[in-house]
Amino acid sequence: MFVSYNKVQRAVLETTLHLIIEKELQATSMSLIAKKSGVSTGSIYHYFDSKEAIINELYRGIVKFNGEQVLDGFFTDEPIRIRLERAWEKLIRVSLEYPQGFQFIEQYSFSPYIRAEIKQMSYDAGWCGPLDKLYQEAIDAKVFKDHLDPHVMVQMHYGSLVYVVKGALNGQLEINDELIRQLIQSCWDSVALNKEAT
Amino acid sequence: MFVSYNKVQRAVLETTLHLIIEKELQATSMSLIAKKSGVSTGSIYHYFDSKEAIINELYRGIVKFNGEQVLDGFFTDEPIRIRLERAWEKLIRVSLEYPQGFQFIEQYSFSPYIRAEIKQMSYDAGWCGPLDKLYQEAIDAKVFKDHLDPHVMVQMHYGSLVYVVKGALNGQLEINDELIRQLIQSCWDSVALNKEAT
Amino acid sequence: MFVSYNKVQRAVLETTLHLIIEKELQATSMSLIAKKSGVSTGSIYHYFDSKEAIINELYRGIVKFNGEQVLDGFFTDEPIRIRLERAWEKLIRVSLEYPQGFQFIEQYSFSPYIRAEIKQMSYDAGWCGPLDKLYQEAIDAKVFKDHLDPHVMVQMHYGSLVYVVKGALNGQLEINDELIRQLIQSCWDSVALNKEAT
Amino acid sequence: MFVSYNKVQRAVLETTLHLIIEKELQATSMSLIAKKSGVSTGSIYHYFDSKEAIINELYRGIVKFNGEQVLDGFFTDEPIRIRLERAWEKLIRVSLEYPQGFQFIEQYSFSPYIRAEIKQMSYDAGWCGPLDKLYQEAIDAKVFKDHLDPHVMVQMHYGSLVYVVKGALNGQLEINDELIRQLIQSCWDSVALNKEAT
DNA sequence: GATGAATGAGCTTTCATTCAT
DNA sequence: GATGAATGAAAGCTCATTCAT
Repeated sequence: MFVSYNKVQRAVLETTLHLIIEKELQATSMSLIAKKSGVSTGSIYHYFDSKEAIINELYRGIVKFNGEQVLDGFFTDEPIRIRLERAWEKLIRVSLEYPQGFQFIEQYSFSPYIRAEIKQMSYDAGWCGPLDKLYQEAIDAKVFKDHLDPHVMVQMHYGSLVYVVKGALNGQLEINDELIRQLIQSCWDSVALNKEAT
Repeated sequence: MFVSYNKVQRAVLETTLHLIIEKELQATSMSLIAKKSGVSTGSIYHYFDSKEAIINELYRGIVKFNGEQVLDGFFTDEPIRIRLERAWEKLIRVSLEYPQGFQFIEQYSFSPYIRAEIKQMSYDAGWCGPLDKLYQEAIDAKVFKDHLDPHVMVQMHYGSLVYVVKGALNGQLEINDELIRQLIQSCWDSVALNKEAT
Repeated sequence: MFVSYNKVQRAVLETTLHLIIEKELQATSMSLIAKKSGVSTGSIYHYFDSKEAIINELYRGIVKFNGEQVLDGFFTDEPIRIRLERAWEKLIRVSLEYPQGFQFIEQYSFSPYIRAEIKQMSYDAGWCGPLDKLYQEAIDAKVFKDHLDPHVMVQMHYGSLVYVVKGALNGQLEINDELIRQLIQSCWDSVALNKEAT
Repeated sequence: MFVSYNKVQRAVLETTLHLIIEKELQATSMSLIAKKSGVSTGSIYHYFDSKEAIINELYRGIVKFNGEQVLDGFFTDEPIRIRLERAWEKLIRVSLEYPQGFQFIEQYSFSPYIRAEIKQMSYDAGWCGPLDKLYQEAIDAKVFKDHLDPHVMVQMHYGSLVYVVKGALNGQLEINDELIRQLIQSCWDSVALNKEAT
């Protein structure tokens, strides 16, 4: 994560992410970030305009990273089902592997602290558009129902997976390969025209 | 909302909710709450122990209210499908009708600012347990797949609906009665043993 | 001085004046003002919007006070000479009696830290307009030269007196009643049509 | 101005003067001086010990420059009146031509930020001493009153001219050659033993 | 000699909380 | 019970100065 940043920026972003998840935004003071990251406040302000800028950059960086993970191997000419499964599986795996990034996006995607412009930029560069298109292909190929807008389907499936991941991070349930397979199957079934054998 | 509180408490809780959604927790100062609610800071501290207590009470109050709405008419001996549809529909409607409460819970359910004890209390008193049981009934009745834990199913369905509501509140899509019907149908299809006609 | 302010405001204004004269604006920190005035920083901000507001209020308050002193007993129908002498004498005396106020105005009347609006307001409410009028009367009565604009004369005379006061405050010279008489005589002579006996 | 300094020093002093007049001392940071002067902070500290040193050097440089201008052509054996008129006229002209230097001296001659030693050095090297002497000559020659100390007279006259220049820089009045002539005439009249024809 | 990233003390200001009225 | 002035610790941020390159 944050590979495209320099050493100081990376230290600040990583520290900030840890602190925000651990202690809440308002308890994450600049001096605490400075102390924990080993970067002086002065230097932090050399690389970031403000605390708000750090948080927004954090948001942008995580969405970008997650998007790259999810879309890794997406643009092939394999069958729809393969591509869809791969994307959702990668989403689950990156969420579990980088739970703090996942939590941060979940908590702050609605927050007014993240500027609309950053949200839009992140959305545009994310996996949402490509997946919308794939779902449209599935509808056109009469693989998926045509009653629902493809974007609604994507939101639904994203939501299902996100909430199962949340349950796992909360300790309510455990995720293994078999469950991942079944979750994606359920997503497929929820919008498939003909129920296929698992 | 907040009907079980007195006038001062209600004013404080409602004002705080508006401000947090509009301006972020850290920008919602006690003096701003005092000014906007028309209650002096002294009085606020007479009814609440601290700022943290207000936010936690807000969380508890909203989860309680939402739970009551979702479970209104739930405990009948009507067929599983009817009861399940009713609950999810009510969830969607209360989320759309009280979007600030919805957003608040979404943003703060993961936040360390909400005490674990409040989260647990809210969870126990919410709609989650009853719905888990209903899904178990559906599995036992061989209406739903038995590969998945009922709680996983509930999380999945809750997630799908939540994310469609989020899309609607973001202006990405619009929700009408027909869409609500189809969303719940999709949920059903995702876990049903035999796909039924819509 | 600062009689129209409450106790806290007066303590802050007086302390700030002392500190600015003694240590320079940039070395006069809010925490120092707080410590020396015995008012907490929080309270200071209850009564003043910002540090800049304190300095501007200080400016306004001093100009107002000085103006009142100079114009005390000015609006009579005594002869021009009497009224003019009285005003300039009072100017000298208030400058010597409140040297910090005098120095502050001298240093900050040109400073961009004092808002143009405050400068204008202070100017309008000060002694300048009334003295301009008196000088015009003297010109009309053929007591003063008509080659010079009355406002130019007032500026000249104000400048002479100010710089003698500055010299006195610097320890370069000493001011006594006789000197005051002679200074004002010199002012008179500088613009009088017919030189009178001293 | 600042001809006796090297290129870097001159850039720094000129930039600092502009910034202090435009924005106040406390808003004139070293990094701003560096940016606007095109000299890196490192280099600035190579040529000046500290920020305070820059400001003090600025003071010294301006007073020196102004002194040289005022005393240009002063040490002749022309009549007192000619020499006095020439000096005061040059003072007015240099003040109007280099208004920022003029304002800076006006604002900071009283400031504790300028070290006493620099003030003294500047005073000693300035036009004040020579003019004091000229006024003493005038008194000895029974051209000027002997009631007043020559230094008091110089202060008075300096003050009159300074305040008319201030009025001009403030936009309150306009200075032309005729006015300059009349101002100096008024100065002369204020202390002359026998009023002469203009 | 020149650079500008790095430092951290110290700045102005805010804010949760208290308490005399 | 209600008020809001008072508190002072702590926040975000700046800036004179240093020093490795």
